[in-house]
Amino acid sequence: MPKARLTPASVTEAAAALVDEVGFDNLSMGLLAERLGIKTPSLYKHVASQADLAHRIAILGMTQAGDVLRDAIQGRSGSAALAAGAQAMRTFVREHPGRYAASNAARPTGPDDPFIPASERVLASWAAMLGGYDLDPGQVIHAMRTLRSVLHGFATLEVAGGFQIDASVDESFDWLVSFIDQGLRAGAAGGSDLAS
Amino acid sequence: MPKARLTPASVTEAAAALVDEVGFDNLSMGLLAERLGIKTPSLYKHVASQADLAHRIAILGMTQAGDVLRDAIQGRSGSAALAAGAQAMRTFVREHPGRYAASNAARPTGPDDPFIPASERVLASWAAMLGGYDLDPGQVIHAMRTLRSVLHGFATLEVAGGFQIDASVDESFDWLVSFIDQGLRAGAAGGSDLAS
DNA sequence: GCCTTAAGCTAATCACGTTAGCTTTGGTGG
DNA sequence: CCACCAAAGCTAACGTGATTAGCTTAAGGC
Repeated sequence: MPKARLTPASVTEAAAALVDEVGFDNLSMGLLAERLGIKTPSLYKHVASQADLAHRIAILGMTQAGDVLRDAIQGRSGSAALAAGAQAMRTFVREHPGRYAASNAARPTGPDDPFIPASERVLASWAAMLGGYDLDPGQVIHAMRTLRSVLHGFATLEVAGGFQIDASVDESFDWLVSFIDQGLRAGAAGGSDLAS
Repeated sequence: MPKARLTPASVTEAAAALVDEVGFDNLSMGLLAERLGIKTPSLYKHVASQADLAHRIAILGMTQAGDVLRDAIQGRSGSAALAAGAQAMRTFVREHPGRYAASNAARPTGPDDPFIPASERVLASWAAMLGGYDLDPGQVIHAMRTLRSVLHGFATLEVAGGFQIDASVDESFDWLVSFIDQGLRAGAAGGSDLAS
């Protein structure tokens, strides 16, 4: 058999780098093929379709996000872990907007989709981080969803250019993280009267 | 001139209803034309291009979101305004995921793009709502960004099916709103030591 | 040094957005 | 009441991008 210059993995890597540059919705088979020095149809020897390629990028991105997050939280706890984890995620999204977008757009294709464990690893890191706060067990799931929502929302809005430029986005992010930290340290939403 | 069965506005309405059903990225000129009982090229008598159509949907969506938000906050203040506004936005996104997605994807095309005032109306409502809390003036912008981030993130994740089903999403949303409310009432992130 | 098999290529197809140019139609001025 | 004309619709055609079919080639195992 001919030398395997390209593999599904290396094609996915190149595609991930590409979408980080040009944006996830600007991914095209022609552009990727050009990058790899081959013709468009040849890509189909390595990936089944553009949808397949997008899904592979999503898995790669989610896996890398998990790595980055784990490394950031490693050896820290409580406020420090939150701050480090949040910063790490924001950095990851800014450096890899394309694969992050791919990860968000992806849906598991089946029960044994590797995307599922990759996502779970991310969630597990967040859960471990929240363990450093003294939360009521029943509140952990809500805290986790709230945390994901803020970070995901902030990152998305920032990458999309949704914030005006007249005030520092970095400062806002620090403020946000601090806001969440204080809320979590306060034992979270114990006695509110807002529930409908 | 022939009776104007269709107008740019009515076509946009139909397109908005369509994307709410099939998803923003599944919008196609053919599908919309079929809905309207005309052939695809005829659409170009009313909108300039698919990009133009998407932008009109975005303006419509942002305008409607502004209306909904204003109505919800009307006559309330502080915690009640926050709760009502947040619920209203979540409901809007759930009922109109397509036009919400369009609004997020849209970028102003110029200084006199009607999308700009529509967005500003939304921001103004949030700002008015935050006025009910006793925040340091310099913190309002950060609080606003944080608020937008959580709500946007939550709505996005929910619509995308990002939450597992084994815990009530409604409950999580109430918890989230309550969490934010308490943080804002506490005077927000005054003395944290997390800033990098 | 053959022979299989994978990797790449060219040619062709399909779907969709878009443009060009023709046809119809209905409101309006005479 | 009628001719007119601009808007609204249609068919035909084009361009691009994804995908498939089938051919060609080259490298690794025997």
